[in-house]
Amino acid sequence: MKPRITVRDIAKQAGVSHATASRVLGGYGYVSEEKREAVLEKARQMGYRPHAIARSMVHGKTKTVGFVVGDIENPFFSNLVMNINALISPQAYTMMVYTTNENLDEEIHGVETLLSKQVDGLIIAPCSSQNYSHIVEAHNSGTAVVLVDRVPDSLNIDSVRVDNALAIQNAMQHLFDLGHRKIGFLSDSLDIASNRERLKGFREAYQEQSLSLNPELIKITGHTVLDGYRGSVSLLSQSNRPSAIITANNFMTTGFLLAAKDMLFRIPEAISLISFDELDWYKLIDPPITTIAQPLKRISQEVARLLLRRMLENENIAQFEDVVLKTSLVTRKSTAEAKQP
Amino acid sequence: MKPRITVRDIAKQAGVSHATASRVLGGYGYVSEEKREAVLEKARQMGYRPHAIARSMVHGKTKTVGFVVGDIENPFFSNLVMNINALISPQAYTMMVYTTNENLDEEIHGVETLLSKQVDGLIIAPCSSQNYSHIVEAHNSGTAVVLVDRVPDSLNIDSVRVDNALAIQNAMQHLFDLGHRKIGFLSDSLDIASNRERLKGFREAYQEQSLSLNPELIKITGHTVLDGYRGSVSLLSQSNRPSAIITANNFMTTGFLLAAKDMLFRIPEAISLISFDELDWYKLIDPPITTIAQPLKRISQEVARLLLRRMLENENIAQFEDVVLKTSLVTRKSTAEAKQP
DNA sequence: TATACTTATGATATCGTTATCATATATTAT
DNA sequence: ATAATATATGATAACGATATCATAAGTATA
Repeated sequence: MKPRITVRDIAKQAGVSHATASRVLGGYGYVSEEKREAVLEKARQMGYRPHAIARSMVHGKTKTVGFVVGDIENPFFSNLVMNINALISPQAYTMMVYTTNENLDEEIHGVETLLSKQVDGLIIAPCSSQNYSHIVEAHNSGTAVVLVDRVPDSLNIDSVRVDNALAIQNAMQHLFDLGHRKIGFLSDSLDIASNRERLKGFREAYQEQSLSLNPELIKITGHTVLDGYRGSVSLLSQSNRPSAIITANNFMTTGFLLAAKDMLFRIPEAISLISFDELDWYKLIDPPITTIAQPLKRISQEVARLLLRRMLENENIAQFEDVVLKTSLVTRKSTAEAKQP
Repeated sequence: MKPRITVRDIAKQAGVSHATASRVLGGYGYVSEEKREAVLEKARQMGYRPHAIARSMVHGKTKTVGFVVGDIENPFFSNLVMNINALISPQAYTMMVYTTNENLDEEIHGVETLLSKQVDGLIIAPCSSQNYSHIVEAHNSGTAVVLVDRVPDSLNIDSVRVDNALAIQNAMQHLFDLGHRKIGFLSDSLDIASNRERLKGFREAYQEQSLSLNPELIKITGHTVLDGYRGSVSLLSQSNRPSAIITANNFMTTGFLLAAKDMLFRIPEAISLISFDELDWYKLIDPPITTIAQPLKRISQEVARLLLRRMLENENIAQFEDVVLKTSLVTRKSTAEAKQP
């Protein structure tokens, strides 16, 4: 509708060269007070809005960071988006969120799209720990890359995560202490690095107790709440069902709770539950859920720190950091003593 | 690290002009099969990645839409982000999410930033129904603008919302039918257009019943769960407290549930509850919550439709649409007959 | 054979900025 | 007074792509 107002338009109206107008608007170089005011006045009058794209062309920075994430509806990730945003926006960065539905092709496409849009930084929670050449490529391109939550092995790239194996081991110890010997594990895809680590902790905890692990106690499913529901139904339908279960994330937890409700399994009487991730409503439901809480604020802080240091500092930082944070077990009422058989 | 590969680099290596190389890469004009292959081969070899910013300079489109939203952690909004994303990404659009913390200054800054980044479209859930000159400006600039959830009056801009007043009236009718006469209303800021409409429905329902409304039954608070908690405590502490309450959104609901739990008010025995917004876990808690469900899929579809028609069609569309959708009342166990006094 | 297309290609302008260069005047130091 | 510096300004060249224009050769039509 309205034609775009450029620096040249303002310069013309103010009777100066566009170089001078640009000096005023950009606040650099020498400009006489008289012309400065003339330009500023015209810019205001004509409703000048700087053209960030054109600026990016010149100095090669877009002041934009991309966030490639499996599912923005997962409160864990929307919390990250919120918190990281709050930490980078004071530095004038805007965030582009690319949702992949936990699908590798979409993730690859997302990274490619964001790189082509010249983001200054890229935060990725990769959906695969096998296929990560696109991530390496992004890193090699000179873009600041930080991995979060899910960190494939042997990838020398800045990353932030929690000690997943230890988190599960602690949860398992809690269950063992309550007398549980048949503990189930409900998780989505093992392509996801954090799930691998969580399962590893699960296995190791069994080994430490010198207990043999029935493979049927491990249920791997899709990533939605509905998948979690189906996995839970299948777990709970077994004749040899577990007396306690650990869910690998909050979607699995919701799925499990829905299934337990439908199948009339009371928690913790019929089955104990520990959930990875901590949500507001976990303390609202009956029983309140025992959870493995991640340090959400800290994770965001570390991601922002690692990202900003590469985006803002001109020298290349050779050394990468793999930040591993501790979780905490919040014991509520969803875990109880195992009934003696 | 790696130097950026440009069309000119490829052209040089392939022994053609950059115009020809651009024709090949852009897939337009006439190019001999021989040179086409040479260029394609070099592009692959050298790892060419198109420079979307430079492209945008030329044809004035960024294939990016901005979403300005109060709080991405609110599941209602993260669902919109997810669904709208799914509908625009097939048309090669990427989304920039700008979170404002329900703060007008941040919203203005967000709109300004996104316009300066030349987004092709802008989705806004404005946090104020008074101060919207930045929205008008965005619209006048020629950018496709769609308002969602919150639509200030007398703004001739495409918008999608639900019939908020009717939604509340239906909920109120349900409570009146159960014998409730003192119904409370818990909401965040009335600057938010949808809250105004919801309160309007609340007031009208009282009038229709020829009941006088005690102003203390209306509690307006901040927008976080904690604010909702505090508002609820204050509501429940009154000697003349309501026998039923309607919460204006899911954050208020969570706050109310936490307060009711802490203050040992049983639902629905001590107080009935109807919540605006429908979440997974509302059917999981005890009691399952009666809710006003919004047609989330439909809202996203309409937003995407309105946005795409303006972004894709070259002719200017003069006529704007204000899409108003219906909600549905999902009755569960959080509402019960009022005790006779 | 002359005329009109179609095919193929490279030069060059353009998008809106910023930044460098060259030049000119004013001011200060010697 | 002369040289050296500070101030002020406009022309011009980038940034990386696309698109137009001009030109030239090949092919088909009359």
